[in-house]
Amino acid sequence: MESTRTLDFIRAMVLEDLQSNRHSGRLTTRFPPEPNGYLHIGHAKSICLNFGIPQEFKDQAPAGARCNLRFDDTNPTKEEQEYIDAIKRDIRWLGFDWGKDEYYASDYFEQLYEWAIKLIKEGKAYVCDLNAEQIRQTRGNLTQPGTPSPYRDRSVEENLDLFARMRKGEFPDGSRVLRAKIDMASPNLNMRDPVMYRILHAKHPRTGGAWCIYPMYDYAHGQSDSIERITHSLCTLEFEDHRPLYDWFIEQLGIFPSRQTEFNRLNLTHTVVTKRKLRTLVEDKHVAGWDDPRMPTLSALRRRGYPPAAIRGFCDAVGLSKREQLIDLSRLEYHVREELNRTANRVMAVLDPLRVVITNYPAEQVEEMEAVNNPEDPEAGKRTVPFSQVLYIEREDFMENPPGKFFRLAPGREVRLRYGYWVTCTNVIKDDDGNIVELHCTYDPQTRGGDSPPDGRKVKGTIHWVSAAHAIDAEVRLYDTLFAKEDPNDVPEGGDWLDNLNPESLKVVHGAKVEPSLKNVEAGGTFQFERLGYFCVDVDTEKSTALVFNRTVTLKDSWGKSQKQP
RNA sequence: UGGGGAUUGGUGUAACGGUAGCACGACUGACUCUGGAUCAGUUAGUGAAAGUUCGAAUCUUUCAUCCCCAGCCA
Repeated sequence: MESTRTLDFIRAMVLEDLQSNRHSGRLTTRFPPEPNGYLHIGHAKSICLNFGIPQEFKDQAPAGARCNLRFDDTNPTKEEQEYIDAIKRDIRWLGFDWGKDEYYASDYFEQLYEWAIKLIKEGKAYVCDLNAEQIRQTRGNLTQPGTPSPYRDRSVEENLDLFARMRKGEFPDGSRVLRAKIDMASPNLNMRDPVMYRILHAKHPRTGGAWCIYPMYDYAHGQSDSIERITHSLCTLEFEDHRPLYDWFIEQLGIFPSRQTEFNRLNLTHTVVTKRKLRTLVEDKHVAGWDDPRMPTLSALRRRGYPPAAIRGFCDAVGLSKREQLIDLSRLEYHVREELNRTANRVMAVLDPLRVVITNYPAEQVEEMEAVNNPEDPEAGKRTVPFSQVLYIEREDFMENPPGKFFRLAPGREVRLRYGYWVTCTNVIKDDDGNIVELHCTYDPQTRGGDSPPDGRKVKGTIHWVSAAHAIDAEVRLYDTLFAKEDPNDVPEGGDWLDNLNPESLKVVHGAKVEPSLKNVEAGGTFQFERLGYFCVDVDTEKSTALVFNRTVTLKDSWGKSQKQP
């Protein structure tokens, strides 16, 4: 089968550069996270792109193809080692390896400083004594040009002296900055003498107290790319306006010309994917933490049970362009189901147990029924599940007065208990308030294992069950979208995106019953609870008396969906 | 408003002057010991208007709409 899938514009560019030998057969990308938060699904797209491209074009890059992991750690007031560790863990989990190519912008501080001096000497940078407020006021606005700083024309000697003293720590935070001397009237605000260095007497996770001046993103990023001889510097659309500045520094410095190309950022419906907002959710306790399974962070998706291969498949499938991208959550769920359907073992679990007594089944008898672990994968083998007189079935699998298309159990109706027997409901037991508390059924011994009886009769429905005496208690956490609205940022004026939080995003089910084969599962284990969905053993299992499961994603449910129609 | 980007079914993404295709979703049906999976099918689109051309999603012009930029964040 020949794949004629066309290349996206970035891969097409990479291929063209390779074919024209632009970089002498070398291909180097980089993934440049700032260690100030956890990676999310949006980063996954960038990771898959930056790490994926060198893998894909390896054969066309005889001089080597690789992706560097580079931490953009230029702001010590926001960055922490905890985030560095979490980011590395998440990238590895996603399935990528940077080998020895782990770098930090902070490794280049000395080089960056020397280059700043070079720019000062050439009259292309100056120390400005204006404070942040004054700089803002003199920057102009979208329609008005800015006005030059009164310090713009300081002598080279004075600039050199002041900048050296900035580094020595002679001045307090915010008192001075180093600025590039470009064009205060540029229609691109980024070119209006952008700040290159600011004074920050802060302890850096890696350089400690060695520095009290730190480079800004615009001055650090392109030069870091250049130092690493990055051939293709891929970033998101909002940096398009920064490209002229990216190019300006490289040109003035006469260093290796890395090239920046922008692509569209991934947005997902019913969630937010900006670090700032995710941080708010965590810090204001709207969720339990960065890895709360409702979050779109990679650590949360991992805990939720999303396989890395599903995320990679998703990122690959959503594509790249320069249009704004709001992907329906169902796209992600599709890839999760596709992967889990192939790999997850089936098991029976009852979330909302309804007691069933098989009146004609011997009270003391227990039969071990054979069950297939994964019909999609014969290698997964088989297991046995105990069958006995008293069972639990799902409460919603019984209806006293069923509508036409309800194929499950009802008074007088026969259904198949999966891998068990065919049973017929003979009696409905209610409490004083009229609530159904128990069902009496009879079974047909000729249907052992769920097989069809010799008389050729049929049943419409097959339902899941567990043996009451053998079942294990479980807590099951059912998740819904974190936000009720497709676009959480769609708020009436005066409203707040947090108003769109879905109050029903988490429902905890206590008293679920699962089959005994689950007895010794470990955190992270993923299963399909037949007819219900995919579930993953949560780490909280280790500190709980009951097993704790997260619902990763439901199974597609055409019955449930049809019931929701008006 | 100045600048930078972008407009193709509900959502994404192809087609690079020559039959608007693919995926997800939705809807049918078949099959089924999961109302899952699988299989088959249906649905639905070039923002608008002019122009160039035998022929326009594609080229030109005008208009409209949306996104980004006024951090000593990245």
